[in-house]
Amino acid sequence: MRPKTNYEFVRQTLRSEIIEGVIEPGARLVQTELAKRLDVSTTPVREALQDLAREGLVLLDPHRGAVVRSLSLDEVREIYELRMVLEPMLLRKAVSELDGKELDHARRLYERMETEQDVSRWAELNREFHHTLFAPADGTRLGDIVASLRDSAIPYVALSLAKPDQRADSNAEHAELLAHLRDGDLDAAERLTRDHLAATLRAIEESRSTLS
Amino acid sequence: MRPKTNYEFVRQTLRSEIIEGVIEPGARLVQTELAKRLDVSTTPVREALQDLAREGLVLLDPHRGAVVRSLSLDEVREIYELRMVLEPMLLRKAVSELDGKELDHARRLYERMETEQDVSRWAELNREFHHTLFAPADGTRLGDIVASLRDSAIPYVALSLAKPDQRADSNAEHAELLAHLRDGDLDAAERLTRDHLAATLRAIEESRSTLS
DNA sequence: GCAATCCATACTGTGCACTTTATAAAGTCT
DNA sequence: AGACTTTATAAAGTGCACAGTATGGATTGC
Repeated sequence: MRPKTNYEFVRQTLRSEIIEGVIEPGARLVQTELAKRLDVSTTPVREALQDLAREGLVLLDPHRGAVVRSLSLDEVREIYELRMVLEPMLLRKAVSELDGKELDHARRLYERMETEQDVSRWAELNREFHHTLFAPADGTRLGDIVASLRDSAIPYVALSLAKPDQRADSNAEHAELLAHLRDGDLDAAERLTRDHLAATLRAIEESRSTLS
Repeated sequence: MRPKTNYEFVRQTLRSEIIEGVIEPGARLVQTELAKRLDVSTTPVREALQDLAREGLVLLDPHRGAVVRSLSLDEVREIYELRMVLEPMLLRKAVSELDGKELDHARRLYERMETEQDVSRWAELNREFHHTLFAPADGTRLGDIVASLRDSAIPYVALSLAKPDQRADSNAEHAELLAHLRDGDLDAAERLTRDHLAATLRAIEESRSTLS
């Protein structure tokens, strides 16, 4: 199903292509090329790029064009530092309004993740898993900020997910998180969230230092 | 001095008009009207509106148009709750890279605020004062988030500033903050920042409940 | 070797046509 | 007759083709 405006269609398309790594960090985004490929005019493309720029996924210089933003390790660290502060807050806010249906959905996602072998499919499930838990806070400032931070970092998380045991660790933590939520133990859930993020950051740092 | 692109010009113009209250919360923003008034075509206006929408200053429904976002008390509370967490972090980050020149500038701003009687001029100085202290963190995620949160709330802070003693309190707190920074007492500065925000929020809550 | 100029590329802005939405009037059903 | 649905119309947002313009690199001349 296609969104009701073209610029929204372009935005969503580019967004997921960047997040999934189809378009790599550093790649140039030429308006006319994208317009031709997506079969729209340049105007909606331009508007989508500006939107992505404000979100931090893309770097946009006036009269010079757009490139997919590539993050330094320091920037990734900043994102995780922020998430470690904000996600526990968000969790507390969202969980109180979370009903059983959404928790069930999260549980099903978790079960699928346990058996999923394909990395990119696992990552997509992971994204949906977290989104589901935070769904009640969707329109809020905090919800938007966290979602945007998480998306910005996804291409870099991918690096650390290459190792299967990293995914296994994540799965275990997800199970634990669901258990805490079921028991209503918010403090433990908050702590786990922070630890989960810290562990992910460490994994990214390691995979980074062995590469570049 | 006019920015090098038209859409940036429109963005800055509308932004300051909204923040200063020239355009009131709830007001409709019609593309063609704005375009005629600012003597540009509708395209740059549209792009500016989308930018402001993503920033949270404006509400934009596809095919229906834009209105200046008006915040409920709950939303103002959320903004302050976030600022109370993030600004101390930002302070710590920015201050370590703050050189004497910027601190001097902040001090001069503070001195002007002490004698300034006009409310809107005082508010503008206040904005510049805080911006100066956080300037080193300008390009960072955290810096952008805090700046955007602060701007969103400005029209509502204005309510509480009507009372002169509220401004006097703020002036005193600014002096104290500068003293802490000079002494390098970051812990005290952080605490003060939080208290300052809490006090402002309380003032807003009071002025709100007596009005609506 | 350096600087000014030229040129290709791609972004920005305009005017217009198209589409959607909301309002109001006319028609239909019970 | 009243309420609901349908249809016309006006207002405003969206998208497109094309013209205008800024940027970076190549070329020319000194």
